[in-house]
Amino acid sequence: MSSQIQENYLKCIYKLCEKYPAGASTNAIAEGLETKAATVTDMLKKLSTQKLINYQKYQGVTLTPKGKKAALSIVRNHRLWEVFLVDKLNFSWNEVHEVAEQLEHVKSEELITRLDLFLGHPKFDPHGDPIPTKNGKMENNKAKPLQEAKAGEKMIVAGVLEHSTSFLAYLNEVKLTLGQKVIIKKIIEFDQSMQLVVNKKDVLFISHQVAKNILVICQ
Amino acid sequence: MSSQIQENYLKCIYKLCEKYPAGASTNAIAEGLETKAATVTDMLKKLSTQKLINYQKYQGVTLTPKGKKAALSIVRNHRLWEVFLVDKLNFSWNEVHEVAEQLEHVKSEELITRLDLFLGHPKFDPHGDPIPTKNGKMENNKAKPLQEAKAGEKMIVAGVLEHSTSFLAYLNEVKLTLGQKVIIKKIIEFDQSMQLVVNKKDVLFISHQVAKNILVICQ
DNA sequence: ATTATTTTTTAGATGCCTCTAAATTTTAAT
DNA sequence: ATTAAAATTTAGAGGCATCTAAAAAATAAT
Repeated sequence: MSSQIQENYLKCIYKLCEKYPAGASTNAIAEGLETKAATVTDMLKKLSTQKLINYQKYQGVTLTPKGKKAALSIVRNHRLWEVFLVDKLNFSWNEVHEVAEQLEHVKSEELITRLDLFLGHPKFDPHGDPIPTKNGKMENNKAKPLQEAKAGEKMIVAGVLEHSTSFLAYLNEVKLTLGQKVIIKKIIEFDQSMQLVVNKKDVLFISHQVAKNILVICQ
Repeated sequence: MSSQIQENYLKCIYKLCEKYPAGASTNAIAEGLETKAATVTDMLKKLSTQKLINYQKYQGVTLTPKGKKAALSIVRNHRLWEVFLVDKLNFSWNEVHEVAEQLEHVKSEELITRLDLFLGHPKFDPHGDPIPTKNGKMENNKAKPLQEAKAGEKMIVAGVLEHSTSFLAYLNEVKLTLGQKVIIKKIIEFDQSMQLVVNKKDVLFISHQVAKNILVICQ
């Protein structure tokens, strides 16, 4: 049984390892959890003792199978609760993260099983991120960053790589929400900014920074 | 900001004060929270410093207005989540307590506001207990213990005074669930046990101990 | 009214998670 | 290959909630 705090460490390490498979660094974990490196070191020792992570002093850490299972379970909880908040309670996708961060730690297998059923076994959360199954399997939505699309292509928004409230609120504003149809009209070579047609009619300019963080699939 | 643990103390004190308005004793709180009296004393000091309780050494404790507000907020959360679990996730009323004990501590006013709306502003939880409003107001369902009913009376089950899983599971079994119609056929003077007709057709004998813990209103 | 019992509180200690400051190791730069 | 810089770990400490054992106060019993 891990504490909420340990679960947050595991989740953080999981996400870092997705990005950097070699392992998560102490500093990166500290930044991710808004704490100090020394605190992280202490915790890594504990998680290591519990065989949840592979930890060698001064090397990065990776999750053991046991740790990965625990992390995926939390990710599953988090994403299912996000679906609940958006689909049932009508929160908008930029308002759900904090609340889901709390709900994800509620311990009850039965609760998650029933919630999953109630929501209709969703495969993706409101940000397009895949929801792991009970056994830790995850669909891969072969989406790519919008920046990689070429002029003329017709795409559909399928996810985001940046989850900050402000970014999501901006996407709401310009209607770049999940499932939205987007046509790439023009790419400005100088700064890689893009001119799009959203929802078949609205013209929109977005920066490279924005395009990098939107995932799309072919229409 | 109270911690989860402090919130549990406040809730426990609130419930004890409902029963014993003079104040909750250290031992009673310790028993309610399954901890030791010494631990309770320590916590009472902290809660007192935060002006959440009225505490004088060796006297019982009562809640200050601030403490009562906090306690009622937790009770509201708990009971709303119970409604969710039963009405939406199809849990049975004897399965929801533990999970609701966890969910009640999730901190988000917006969440509770939206949950309340989603559930249709319920006034009572699945056990017939009234749900406080945001402002701490509670309906009083002038229900009385079944033991006080007289032979021949036609009643409706409106609540329970005992919330243990085993008691609720027993009531499920004999169909003495919320809203059920009950006719008091006979009261055995010797031991105050009762013969009932449940759901207009099923004959049922219950002990005084059971009757004491069921609340009914007139049909 | 004294004594015995129960309840409550204090004293001293532990586990968990956190911190700052200092020491150590690794990595990058010259 | 040395040195400088960055990352990481240790050392020592604090807050929170908990515990056991012992002392103090309140209550009950004679």
